[in-house]
Amino acid sequence: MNDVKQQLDLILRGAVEVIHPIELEAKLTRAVKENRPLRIKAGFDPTAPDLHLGHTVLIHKLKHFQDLGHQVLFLIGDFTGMIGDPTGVSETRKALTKDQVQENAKSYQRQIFKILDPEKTIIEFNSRWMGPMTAGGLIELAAHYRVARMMERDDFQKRYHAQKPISVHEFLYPLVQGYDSVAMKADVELGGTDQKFNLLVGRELQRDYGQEPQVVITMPLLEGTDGVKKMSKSVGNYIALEDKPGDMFGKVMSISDVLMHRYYELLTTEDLGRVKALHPMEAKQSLAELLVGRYHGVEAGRQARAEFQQKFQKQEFPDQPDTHLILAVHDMQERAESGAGSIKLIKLIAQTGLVTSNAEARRLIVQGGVEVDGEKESNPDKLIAFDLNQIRRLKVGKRKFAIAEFKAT
RNA sequence: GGGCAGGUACCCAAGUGGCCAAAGGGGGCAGACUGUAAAUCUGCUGGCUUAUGUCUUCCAAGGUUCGAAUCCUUGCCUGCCCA
Repeated sequence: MNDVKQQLDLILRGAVEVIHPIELEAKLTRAVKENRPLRIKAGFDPTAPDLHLGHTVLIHKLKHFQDLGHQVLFLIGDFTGMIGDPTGVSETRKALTKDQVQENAKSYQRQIFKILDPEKTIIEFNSRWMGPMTAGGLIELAAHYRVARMMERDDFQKRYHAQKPISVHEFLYPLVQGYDSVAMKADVELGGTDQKFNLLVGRELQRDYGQEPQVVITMPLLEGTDGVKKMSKSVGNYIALEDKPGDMFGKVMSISDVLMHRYYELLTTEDLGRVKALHPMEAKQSLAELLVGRYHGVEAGRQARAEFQQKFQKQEFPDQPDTHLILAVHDMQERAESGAGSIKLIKLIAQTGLVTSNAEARRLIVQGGVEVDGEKESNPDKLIAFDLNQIRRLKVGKRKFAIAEFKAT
């Protein structure tokens, strides 16, 4: 295990706040002396099946601890997931069913090991201790905390004053999360800055239960692709770890330059001064390649970059279009003796499945968002002729491509 | 338990008998401009064989009416006040 000073350097990088640094140092010192790794906890709500880049800020911090030889406890909040974290939301979250939670938890496990070492990670579910807890136990737990303290929370207070609903069970969320720290005997808990309240409840409960309180480390929240709101599944401004390489690359490229630097800061260890010196577009492509490479392999990252350049910078048709549509004889509105046929453009576009309705196809065409073999075509009723076995290349909107092929069977 | 105010499209929100597929804003999509950016400007934003046509929408179910998002009844949901 490295010496304490070195450890602190890595641990503090990117962190917003440590409560309290002195305690952290003491714990680290003791860990080195007794050769006993610290227990590092971070919890995740299995509210949706996809982990996104926002989560990786924390997971990378876990990885740092792991690299330093500490024990990582990855907590999947399957029990709390049924409550729904009230943090930062302006209304009550929908509770998940048991099945949904299980399903999501599985996919979480698959994804985190793209970053963490499975050999050195303990995965826990808080249903393990919360499930068997009796109503009596829950009442006892609830007795450890005050309503006024609960209402100090910004989000509860806001909702209260805005006359929005707050359900009683939402008070249980911080309590249960705090109790998880007791059950897991956590030495350190990581969380986003928005988790500060919940993390601190853990400290107080541990103290109440006769344990040494955990050190709390908060990490910044990563803004989503819109550059304003925090990256979140419910807002939809996220880049998922399991996004396809091309999608991931494209999403990264669509962020603003300002946001790009933020991503560099929080998601990589690149030297920020060096990045600023690059042409923004170069820098952004490098970032995108790096991230795709991390989650899909280096080669996939390279490919995504090449494809992106082909598709958008050189405006060429991609090797791998989104759809390969096979047209049959009965798809054709008109047929010639020769076997050739023709189909209305609107029908053709609708058939690619890249739009949700004929009306959307029509809109897109009229607004000039459709190209046939590289030519913009804005008349939805135009008949597009196909010879037998002819292939036509369609561009549908900004970033969707399809190949249509006429095959008589 | 009582009183009051609400529930409108992805979100916020206007509309209180026909001119309502429903104002406005946000979001989304597209076009122009660019570095596929961002910002900005413009257009579109329920479905259907695009039709001054038709079908399904304004919490739910019934009802009144030639006609209901709008009126009535019941139910469900939310907030506030009183107890």
